[in-house]
Amino acid sequence: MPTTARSPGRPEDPELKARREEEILAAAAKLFAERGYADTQMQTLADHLGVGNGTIYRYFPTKEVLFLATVERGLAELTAEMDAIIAGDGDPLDQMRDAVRAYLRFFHRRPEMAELFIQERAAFRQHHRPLYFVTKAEDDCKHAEFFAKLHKAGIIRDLPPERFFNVVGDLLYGIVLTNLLSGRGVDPDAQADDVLDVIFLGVFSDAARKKHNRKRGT
Amino acid sequence: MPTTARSPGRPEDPELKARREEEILAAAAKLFAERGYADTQMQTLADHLGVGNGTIYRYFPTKEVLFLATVERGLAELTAEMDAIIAGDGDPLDQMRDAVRAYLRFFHRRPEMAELFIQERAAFRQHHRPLYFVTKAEDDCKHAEFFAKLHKAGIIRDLPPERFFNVVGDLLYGIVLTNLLSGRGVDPDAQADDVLDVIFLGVFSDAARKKHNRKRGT
Amino acid sequence: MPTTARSPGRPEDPELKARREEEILAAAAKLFAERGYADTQMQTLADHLGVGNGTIYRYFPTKEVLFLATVERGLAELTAEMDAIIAGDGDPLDQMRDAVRAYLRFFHRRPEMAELFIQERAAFRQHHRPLYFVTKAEDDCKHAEFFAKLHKAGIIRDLPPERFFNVVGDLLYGIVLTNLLSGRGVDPDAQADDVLDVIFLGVFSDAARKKHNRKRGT
Amino acid sequence: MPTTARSPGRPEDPELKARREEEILAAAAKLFAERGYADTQMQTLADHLGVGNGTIYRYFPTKEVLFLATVERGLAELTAEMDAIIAGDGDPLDQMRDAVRAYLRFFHRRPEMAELFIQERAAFRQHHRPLYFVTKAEDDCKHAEFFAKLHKAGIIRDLPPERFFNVVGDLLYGIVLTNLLSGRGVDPDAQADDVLDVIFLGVFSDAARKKHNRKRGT
DNA sequence: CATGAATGAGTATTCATTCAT
DNA sequence: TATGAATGAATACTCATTCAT
Repeated sequence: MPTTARSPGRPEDPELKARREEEILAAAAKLFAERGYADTQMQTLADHLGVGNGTIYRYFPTKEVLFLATVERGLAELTAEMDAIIAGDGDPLDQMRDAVRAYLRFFHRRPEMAELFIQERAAFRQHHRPLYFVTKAEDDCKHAEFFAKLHKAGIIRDLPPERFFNVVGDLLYGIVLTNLLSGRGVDPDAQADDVLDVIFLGVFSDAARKKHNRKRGT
Repeated sequence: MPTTARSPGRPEDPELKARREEEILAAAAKLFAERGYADTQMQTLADHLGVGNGTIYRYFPTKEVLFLATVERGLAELTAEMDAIIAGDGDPLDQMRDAVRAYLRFFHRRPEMAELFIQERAAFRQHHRPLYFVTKAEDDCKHAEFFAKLHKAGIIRDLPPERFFNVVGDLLYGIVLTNLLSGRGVDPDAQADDVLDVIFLGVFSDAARKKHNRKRGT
Repeated sequence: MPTTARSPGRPEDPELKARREEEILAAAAKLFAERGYADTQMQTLADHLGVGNGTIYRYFPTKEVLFLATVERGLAELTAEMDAIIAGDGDPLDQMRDAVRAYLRFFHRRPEMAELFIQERAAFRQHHRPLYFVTKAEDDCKHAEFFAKLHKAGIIRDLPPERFFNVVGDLLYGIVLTNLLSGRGVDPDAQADDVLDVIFLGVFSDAARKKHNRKRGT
Repeated sequence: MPTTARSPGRPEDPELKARREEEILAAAAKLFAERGYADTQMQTLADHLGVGNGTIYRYFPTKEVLFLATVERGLAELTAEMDAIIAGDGDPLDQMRDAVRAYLRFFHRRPEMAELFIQERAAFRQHHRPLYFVTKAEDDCKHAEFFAKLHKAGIIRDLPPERFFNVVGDLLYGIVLTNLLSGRGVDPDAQADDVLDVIFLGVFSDAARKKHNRKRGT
């Protein structure tokens, strides 16, 4: 009999607890994204969930904590998806295209996430969790390895890895936010292709490129 | 009764009024950027200005209006600077470099502006005024002209103008926000050069470029 | 079906119930005294008892009822101790000294009781159960008898019984509360002796006493 | 023209401010005493005052602060009255009678003060401001002087000053609280006389006194 | 015109109590 | 019978805005 000393009564059911937590996070993410952090009331959230407001507080001690959990949850998902791609060992060029696509697809699939990130920054100016690339690119050696792979394969010309990651990261970041802010409802894969076209080849014509190289060479 | 209805009595001084308005906007921008929209109180602003809170309401009817005017003012400044460059008729390549530099310099000089744009989006989800590029690129014919000029000069390869402006715009947007969020305190001109290097030349090595073109050509 | 309606099946165990009730009252008294009525939560009490909060409600229907029972229990104890002394039939002077000592010892031994009485008054302004003396002195004939005994024995001078009981009662009450409020950690027996010294003999010097009597006599 | 640099608009009027503060304190004292600290809502107080609830917060930052100010105000009044009597230099015996009367009259005149002191103790267990005597008797040299005066005048027999002040202080304290708790609506002067009768002369009969002294003398 | 005292709507959070298990 | 998850009424406090001076 594995039952602990004290207990009859409602069983603890940790699974239910986890499910509830998920439900709350999902509903909260939706509302926070729709109305913004300040304009979302705990009571409204409770109403949407069909529970008493006190119930929410059984799972999250504070509106702030709930909101941040909401962001964290989204970010964890994004990070997992991205890392899975970076970690794979196919053709590095394909990998890169896949990564860009995955990133844009993620925010296309969950447009509220970009909104949440903005809300987070606005409401909690200090501890911002950036959207994957920013810190990742700087302190994660996975990125260094990935760059090395690209470079070794002769795909990428000589240029400082940070420049590469900064440009790619900032560009993707900018795209996601611009998509959000402008309401651009584009196809993420097409957008990925456009981006990669410019990133890979640049915008110079052959003539401009030659002229540029000549000047440099001098 | 010395108070005449006509002029001399009291000049109404519209200049003073404008100066006051400016002072308020400047102080407001600073505070809103420092603490966020929700955490900035009208009273605090009045204290910083050394006036009564009622006075602010003589110039701006609402906190909301004041805040939006603050954003508007910053955006107008940015737009003016950028348009001046685009409008000029020097070497288009130089113009482009200058434009990128101007953009990055602007936000380097006034880091609070990026913050204000985020605050605006967070607090007023509907009517967001994007940061110059986004709409500009789409509905402004100045941009079309500029692109035509670049293209005619043989500088830029064949590619849809929107793709060009989207990529450049999103990238700059992303850079500005990333600079803000990550606290990256970089030199704007160096950053401009890095960006242009990638945008102009792309990241492919010559080999990758040839292989890519061959595949395409097929 | 082994569960019979009659006895043996499950003894109902009224003793266990009483024991539980006692445990709850004891823990409740401690907590209420330590933190005050308003700052003591039913959940906290349950935690201290190692039971679910619902269990407490099986024994006491309300926080209020529980709290009042807590006070009642303490008061019953005090009353029993005091009555035992008053009821005895030794030397009335010794009895009186014993009574004073018993009173002070009680609150020395259970300092939380004084706290509970204060909490009771603060939270339930209407139905206050005073600390033994107050009502006792007025409506209990035991006190009248006791006074008669003291008086008949020639120990006490002519003075209205109420004055006697009021002064003694109020003084003891004041001592107990002052001990509590000031944190005076005195020996109850010594304190009893000090009190009785003044109560019995007064503070006048012989000269003052004579002068006083002469004036009165006139 | 003594007006300061900035200012037209509503004049500061510090007198009005003080009057308002007084009004709030008076109304608050009444309500807190009538219903207890926990059961008095700021909104109710505002309603009684005929002002918006926000107004109260312009004068007192917290319910707690307001309440404590309420107690402080009463205590200051009592202290002033008592000190005035102790400080005088008439017949020490008269002074003592006056002091006892003043104390009892104070609480007769302002019965809510005793209630407030109880509420304070119940709600803020740590920093209790005792009702005049308790600390006074211990750390104030005015009391020592006063005792010396009584003693030198030959009025009081040899007994430790603390015993004297403790008994008198505790007794008065007990009387005040008992009056409150029991609803005893007695005449304060008569009560003072009763108390002093016992305090001065004690309760022993002459016979008991002699017997007591003889025993002691042995 | 400028002021700042007054206002009161709006909201996160607590905790006694209920009741399904 | 014991449990503890769920509930939701209740309340201190904030701050944009108004308007008498």
